Amino acid sequence: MDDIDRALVLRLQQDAGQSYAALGTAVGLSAGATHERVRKLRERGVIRRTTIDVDPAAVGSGVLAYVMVDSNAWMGESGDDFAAIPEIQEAHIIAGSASVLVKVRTASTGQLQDVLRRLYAINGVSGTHATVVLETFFERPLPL
Amino acid sequence: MDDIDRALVLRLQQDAGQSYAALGTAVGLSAGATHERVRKLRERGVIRRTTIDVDPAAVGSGVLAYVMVDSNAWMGESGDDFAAIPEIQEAHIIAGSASVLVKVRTASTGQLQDVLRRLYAINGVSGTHATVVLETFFERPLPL
DNA sequence: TAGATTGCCGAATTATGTTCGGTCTGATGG
DNA sequence: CCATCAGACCGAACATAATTCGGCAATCTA
Repeated sequence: MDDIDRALVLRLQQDAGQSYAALGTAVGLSAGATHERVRKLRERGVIRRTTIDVDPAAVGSGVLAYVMVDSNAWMGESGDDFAAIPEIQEAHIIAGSASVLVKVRTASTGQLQDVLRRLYAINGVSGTHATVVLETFFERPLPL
Repeated sequence: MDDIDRALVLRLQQDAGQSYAALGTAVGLSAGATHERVRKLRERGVIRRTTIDVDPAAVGSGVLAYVMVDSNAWMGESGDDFAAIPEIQEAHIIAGSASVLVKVRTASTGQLQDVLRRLYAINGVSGTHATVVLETFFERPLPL
């Protein structure tokens, strides 16, 4: 994980579609060497996968909300319960007064309410506190 | 935006590196037609870009926290101020008691504290409430 | 219904991914 | 101090895939 690797990751975050030749030129390597570097970054798990960034509103997920989930039991083994709700994009165990924080995307506030209902159905969940996003300033890749 | 487009977006989210031939076979189209569909999805902004999914811990961002930012002024024009802090991965204006919610990734809790200090320096910011993530259950693409 | 438009197929062409032999460099250890 | 080894790179060859384009069929439009 040297400077060249970091530069490769940075550039691939910005555009994973460019050629190894272009990528190599940018960091001062041949296409072959670049290919090998990127292969190893994948192998080591630094790069998990290549994907596309989709406009949520364009695919029927125009409403974004964060939900703090309170519980009266240990939630450490409940990951699958949260994963079973497709509208949940992220779920984390947190320190602080709540136990779990989830990021939810739905088409409407009505569907958001339905997600809350399904959250309450999870074993141990005793309450929720939803925060609706009015406007997103930005969502961007990791710094390097 | 028909069923085929949705299938394409879904599959590209899972693996943006596969060939148009493979993608086309999966949805019942030729490589050429698939190429054209995907090109239009980009043109329309449904697909914003192709990128890589990076392991945060592998690039020095092992600490994740969400910070509720309180303010005593209208924050609607402060997007750039938040964007100027590179550790902030997301920033949203929210409904509720706080004004802004930001997602922060740092290498250590010490650096997290430094981000909080820089948040206080933003005009109008009157307080912060940080929630540290202990364990991430999952982070995944949008449902379709 | 004629004309225009759109979406698709399949093949030709161009560009890129991928592999490999050979070279160089720095580290190892005798 | 020198021989050996491992790792990384280059450049070229080969294999695949991206991209373009003519032609056809289905669907609108006037």
